[in-house]
Amino acid sequence: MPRRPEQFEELREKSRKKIISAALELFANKGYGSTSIESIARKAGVSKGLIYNYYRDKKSILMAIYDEAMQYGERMMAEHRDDPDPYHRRKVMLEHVFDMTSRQEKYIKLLLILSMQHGALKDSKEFARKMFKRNESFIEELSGDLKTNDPIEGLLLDALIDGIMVNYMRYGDVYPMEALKERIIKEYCTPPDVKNAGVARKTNTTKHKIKQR
Amino acid sequence: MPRRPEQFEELREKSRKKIISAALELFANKGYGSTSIESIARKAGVSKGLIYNYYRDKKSILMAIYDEAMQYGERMMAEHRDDPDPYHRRKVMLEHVFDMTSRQEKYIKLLLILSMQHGALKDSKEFARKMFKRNESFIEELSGDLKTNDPIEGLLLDALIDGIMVNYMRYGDVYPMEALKERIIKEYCTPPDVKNAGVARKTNTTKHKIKQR
Amino acid sequence: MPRRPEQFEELREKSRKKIISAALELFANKGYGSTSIESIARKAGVSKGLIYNYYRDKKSILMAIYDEAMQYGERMMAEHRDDPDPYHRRKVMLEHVFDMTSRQEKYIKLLLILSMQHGALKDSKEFARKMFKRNESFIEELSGDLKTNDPIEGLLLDALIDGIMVNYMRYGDVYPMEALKERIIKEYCTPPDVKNAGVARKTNTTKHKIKQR
Amino acid sequence: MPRRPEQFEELREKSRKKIISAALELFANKGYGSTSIESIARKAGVSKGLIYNYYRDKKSILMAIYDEAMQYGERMMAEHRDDPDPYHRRKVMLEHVFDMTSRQEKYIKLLLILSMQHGALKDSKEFARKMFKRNESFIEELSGDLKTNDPIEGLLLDALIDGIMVNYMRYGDVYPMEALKERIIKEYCTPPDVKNAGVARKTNTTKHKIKQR
DNA sequence: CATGAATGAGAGTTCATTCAT
DNA sequence: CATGAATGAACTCTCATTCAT
Repeated sequence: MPRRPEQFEELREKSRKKIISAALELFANKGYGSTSIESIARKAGVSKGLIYNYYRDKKSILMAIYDEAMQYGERMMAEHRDDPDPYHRRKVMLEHVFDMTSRQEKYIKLLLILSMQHGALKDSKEFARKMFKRNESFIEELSGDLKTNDPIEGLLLDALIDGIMVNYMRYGDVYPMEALKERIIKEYCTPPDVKNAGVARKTNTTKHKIKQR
Repeated sequence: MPRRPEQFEELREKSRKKIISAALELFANKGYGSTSIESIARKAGVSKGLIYNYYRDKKSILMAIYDEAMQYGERMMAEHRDDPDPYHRRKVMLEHVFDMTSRQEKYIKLLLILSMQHGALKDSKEFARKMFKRNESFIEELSGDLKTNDPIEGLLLDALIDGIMVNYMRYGDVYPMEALKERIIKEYCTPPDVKNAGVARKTNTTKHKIKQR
Repeated sequence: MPRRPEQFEELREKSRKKIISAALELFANKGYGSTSIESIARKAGVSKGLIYNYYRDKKSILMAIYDEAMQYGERMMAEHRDDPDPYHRRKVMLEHVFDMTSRQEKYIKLLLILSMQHGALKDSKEFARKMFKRNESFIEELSGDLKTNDPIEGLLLDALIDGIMVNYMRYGDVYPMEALKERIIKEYCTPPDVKNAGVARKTNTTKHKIKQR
Repeated sequence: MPRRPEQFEELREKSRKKIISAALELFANKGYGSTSIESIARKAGVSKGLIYNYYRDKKSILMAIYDEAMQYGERMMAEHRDDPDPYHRRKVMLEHVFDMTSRQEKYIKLLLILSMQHGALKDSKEFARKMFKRNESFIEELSGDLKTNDPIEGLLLDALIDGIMVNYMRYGDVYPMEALKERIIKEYCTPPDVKNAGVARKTNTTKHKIKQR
């Protein structure tokens, strides 16, 4: 008596998840090239052979992880895209990003590394291009229609996020990411007029209109 | 006609350099596990066998690279340690760091990755500990005896540097690192009293005394 | 609504045929060792599991094919065994053999190959012995009680048939097997007294200018 | 002290020969797909890894064997191409071919099989085309400028040769190839005028009562 | 009876490492 | 000191076979 298609699909989905999850952790922590299929299978609790029922080869596992991460990021950005207040959007996005950094640590770590290693993948050119566009649109989303849109400031904020991620990956929970998050949100998500009501801060940053690229 | 010992030593040094340089590039761009001894030999223009005249095994090459980088960093920090003016020291150190980022791109990239990948190396615990201490003393050097030593601000500056490095590794020379450097130096290397002569900035940063670790 | 036993049997027979037919084609064209159960199932349009309902293992499929072919050959020879005129028997057998060569191309190809590859099968000794006896009795049937029984001539005719089969397997329908068949029948199926009564042998062969390919 | 290039080449050639020779025997007797690299290495007396110093993959070993065989055949045909007497050329070529059949049994067997198995190789179309042309030029060489060039007769002779080869591969030295060779040469390598001058054709064939096995 | 997910032994292939020269 | 042929363990991947449903 054959299983019904849904049953098969269910089984498949469960195995797939186990594999992806195991591979993600190993790729992120030991690197793609230093991770063996054997070790993925062991950690996933499945047989070596089963992995090849789901992914053509080792590279495809990495690609599947990458795709999932991209979809995740896309959903996240779509969620906030319609927020009309750019400072509020920034705030919520930053909160989201820092949350994700600790909750999806493995994905973030893997992507951070891959984004620097052109040549780790065969079709790395295409890969790099996609990463690049993704990041650009993230910055746009983050700083796009602020009243004072200073491109350097946008890049600084972006770099700051990456840097905090890097440090979190290095040091784990002993790194005071929460404190940094709060400081950053205070610093970067207050409209200038509100600040100016207190003390002017913007003044010395806005006059440097350094052209970017 | 036997060579003089110095000539021998010279030759040895040259081969060693070629090997390290080739390995560095490959490790940085493709990852340690995805780099073969064969490919290192090919890129270095030496035979596979020769590599084993200089390094016990593949791991030792990585360690040698790591040691060189550490020594380099140590020399850099020693150079500025005695600067009595903390703001000037910061400025010079930042300049130095950004210079190094482009001139020693491969080293930086490799260290960035390794610093996140606990488990890439066998004795990764020891490795992580050293990296950690190194970074702490870097932050200390960078922000140590500023008049207003805000630990969060120190971490932010440190993260910013890491983040800019990450982005430079991603995008290469199209990334406007110079502009960012200038902005950061302006922002972070001016004593508060000079700034206060203009407008107060410190006020809203010093009240967050978030304890760090 | 339980099926009647005959219906069951019918279904079984149909599946079996599909499997044998798919396996035959693949074994013949790609070789036993280069054919996967998966590919047999795909070509037969059944599931991998089903194959094991009918055949214990991969080898058994080959054996089943072999048995079918042998039975087929046995039937063929039995059909002609009682023909009292050896030249007529020869003629009809040759016609039958050439017909079979094109109609059962796959069987013939597989047997041709297996007959040369001692060691392809586990119990190849036994296999070879059977093939050998089969061929001997074929030759006996073909040339047995001719008036002038020249063993060399018998072997030549046998080799000729094999050779034509080989060439047909190579070149397919562009190979002029029909023309060769006719020539052979004319040449080999005429009693010597009839020939001698007529003309010198060469004459009747040169007038057939059958175009080749 | 590095080896001299000739020394390396010598070593390489020796290993290559061992590998090819082992692979040839196994491919011929068990089939390509049923032969493992492991078994080739064992028979050749080298390590599995070494094989990949010489051949990119398993397929390449087969191709190298094929190329060698083709070159061998080419040399053979070149040797006789300039013989002005077509009957003499035929005779010498046939002698050569039968000699080769026993001395290069493995090559012949492998090629016989491959020539029928389109689909055994990836680029089998190209492969088949080459085989085809080779055979055509062989037939041309064999029967080209006979006085009475009957294409059917050329194909018959060609098929006869293939068929004898097939039978030799099946039965080995018990197969009376020598006797068949002599008969064929007598039959096919005498100019028609010489024959006609003599006696009826049948007579000289029946006196060879060569016992068979 | 029929399915395809799952297994694991073993296949093909790579690669760090050794060593004779 | 320098070479690359050689090794074998470990790797990626395939496949005959099993089995729950």
